[in-house]
Amino acid sequence: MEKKATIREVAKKAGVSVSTVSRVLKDNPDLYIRTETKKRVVRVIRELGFKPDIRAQSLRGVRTQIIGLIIPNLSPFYDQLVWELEDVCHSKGYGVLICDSNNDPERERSYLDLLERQKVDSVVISTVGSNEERLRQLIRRGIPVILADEDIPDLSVPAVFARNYPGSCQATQYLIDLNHRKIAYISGPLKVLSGKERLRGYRDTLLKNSLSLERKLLKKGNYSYASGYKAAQALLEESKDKFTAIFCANDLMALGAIRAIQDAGGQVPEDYSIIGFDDMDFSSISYPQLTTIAQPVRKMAVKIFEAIKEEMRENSSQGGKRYRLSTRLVIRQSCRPV
Amino acid sequence: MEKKATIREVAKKAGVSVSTVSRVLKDNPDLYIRTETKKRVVRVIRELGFKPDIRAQSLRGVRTQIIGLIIPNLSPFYDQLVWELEDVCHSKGYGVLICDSNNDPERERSYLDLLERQKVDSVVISTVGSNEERLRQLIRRGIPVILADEDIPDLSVPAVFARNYPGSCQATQYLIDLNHRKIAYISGPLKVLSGKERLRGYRDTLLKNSLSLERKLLKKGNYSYASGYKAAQALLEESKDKFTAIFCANDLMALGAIRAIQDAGGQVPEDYSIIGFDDMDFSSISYPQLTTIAQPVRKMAVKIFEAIKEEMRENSSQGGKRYRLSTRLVIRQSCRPV
DNA sequence: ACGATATCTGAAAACGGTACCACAAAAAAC
DNA sequence: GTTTTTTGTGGTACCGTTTTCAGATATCGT
Repeated sequence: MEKKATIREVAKKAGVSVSTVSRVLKDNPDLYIRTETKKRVVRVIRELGFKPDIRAQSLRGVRTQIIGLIIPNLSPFYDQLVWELEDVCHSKGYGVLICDSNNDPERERSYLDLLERQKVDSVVISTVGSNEERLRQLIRRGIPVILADEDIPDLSVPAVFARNYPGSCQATQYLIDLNHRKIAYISGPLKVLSGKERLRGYRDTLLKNSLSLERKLLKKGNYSYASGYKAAQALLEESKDKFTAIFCANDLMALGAIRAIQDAGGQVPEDYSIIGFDDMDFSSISYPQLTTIAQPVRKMAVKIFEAIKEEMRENSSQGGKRYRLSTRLVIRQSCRPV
Repeated sequence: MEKKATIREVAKKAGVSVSTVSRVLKDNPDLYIRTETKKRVVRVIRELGFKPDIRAQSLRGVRTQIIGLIIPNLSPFYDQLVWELEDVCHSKGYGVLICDSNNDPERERSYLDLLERQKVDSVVISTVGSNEERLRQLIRRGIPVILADEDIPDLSVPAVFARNYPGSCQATQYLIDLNHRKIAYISGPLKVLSGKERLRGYRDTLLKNSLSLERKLLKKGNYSYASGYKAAQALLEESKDKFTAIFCANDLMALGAIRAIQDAGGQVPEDYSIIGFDDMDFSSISYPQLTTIAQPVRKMAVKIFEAIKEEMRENSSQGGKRYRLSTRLVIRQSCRPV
């Protein structure tokens, strides 16, 4: 086994004290080091391939450079978020510890424990609920928490999400502008924020355009492909000619709905226009290519990281600041005028 | 700010020494503790919500309970692998630090540095190459390395991958058994192991069945949807009636090929049979549903974790043991007899 | 030439745990 | 009734860093 490459080894080999090595490590001009000494130390560091142990550093208060990310499931949206966040974190020298709570509060809690024990610099969470008290404790213990996509209203921590409501309004309005008057809606789960907001956007926009809200045209889904398929199937059976478009609360369900229509002998967009929400990768290669509302995933990742950095600065809590990022209508081929 | 909840706090509040607290923490019957004392300590631990700091523990040689996973890109296959591995690791109390090297050796190296500094218990890597020496160094320094999906022949560490070659043979043979005689192939990148092996399987199987290898029917792709589309397009233009089936080295390209055929007015599987490789999630909801070779992703994750545990046991290196996991033919709707 | 200030460096105390060693009390062996 | 062994507990060095604190030179203004 190779020599350990500790700061002491470096110090010995360079003939200086560990303090000196530590000083060249942090490269701060306030800490006077003779350039000659510095060069020597740097050389030895390179020779030995010495990299300071972050655990040891963090024991002395230096940050761990790890952030923990807890997501509730592996949907395309969260999947994208994970990688975008991973990318911006890495570019700043941070690592990301990923946790999929699988919609289970118990599992979420166990991840929270793991992350606390690892002393991550911050936990970013899209919570499934029931762990509010635990989150507060984390914060009291000095680990900043950032809420992503899912809100906890009375928790005073920064939160970032997409503007689901305006996005949903925009989708609905787009359909209306295309002269659709009977627009069905396949919702997401109504316990989650995005599910609620998107439904509200649909409702309000119909009303604003003096269109009536048909109970029969509203189906509940759970963001899965299968639930979209089933909902569309039901729609087709129960209200075949009572609608000309479907707004699906996410792309996966939209794909399911399209398939249901095709399986029933229909055509998209000839017979029914379909619009989704998310703009996942596959939406641009589906057939027909899906018109949808794009979530600003990259921007969310960037904003989350900014919030983390801000929150980590001593004495500077942003309180319950909410960052809301705008969505964008992506017009492709699954909608057309009636 | 809340009290720190350190082992010393616990000791004080329970009226015992830190050693005693440490002892109840590890719950080892060889360390005699009066049950009464133990109860008291456990109670205080619970009251304070004390969780031992893994960084501090690891400084004394205890493992960090983190494994680092470096993948070369975000293809569906690696994406699946990430989450499967995350799942098995979490069930054993381990966290996963994810790293996407984006096919960049430089970036891969920077991740290697990060992981070493974090003193992860093991790094699982699907390398893009050029960092062999750095990997050796990691190993010498006591961090076990596990190779996943991508091999480095002369590196004496355990490696796990899918049996790409037999899988590829099976796919080709399946097409032949369906009476296809002119089978085109859209390859993956030929620098990566899977790309090489799959091509070899295709070749050998054609030869074994006394079929000739047509240079024109072999197109090079790079595992992307677009490259599959383009390759199929070229095939259609250059050799329209010279083939009846395409074997694509992965599902994403297969989807691209199908779309190319459809865009050219053709039908799958009526005009051309298509078979893919991977069995990514979307392959079961594409149209037509894709017949493909499923990679044993879950099994790979489990095997990887086993290899990690084995490798972490002192004095017990498995050397360059190769674990090869079998693929499985998943018959859906994109192939049919000529 | 003198003290004051600026420049450079080392010793040692943390950080939050673990584990070795010592020792006391109780139980077992003779 | 000793001696030995088993049980139960505390003291403290140590892991690899950072960070005072203080000491040693060198530079400078007057």
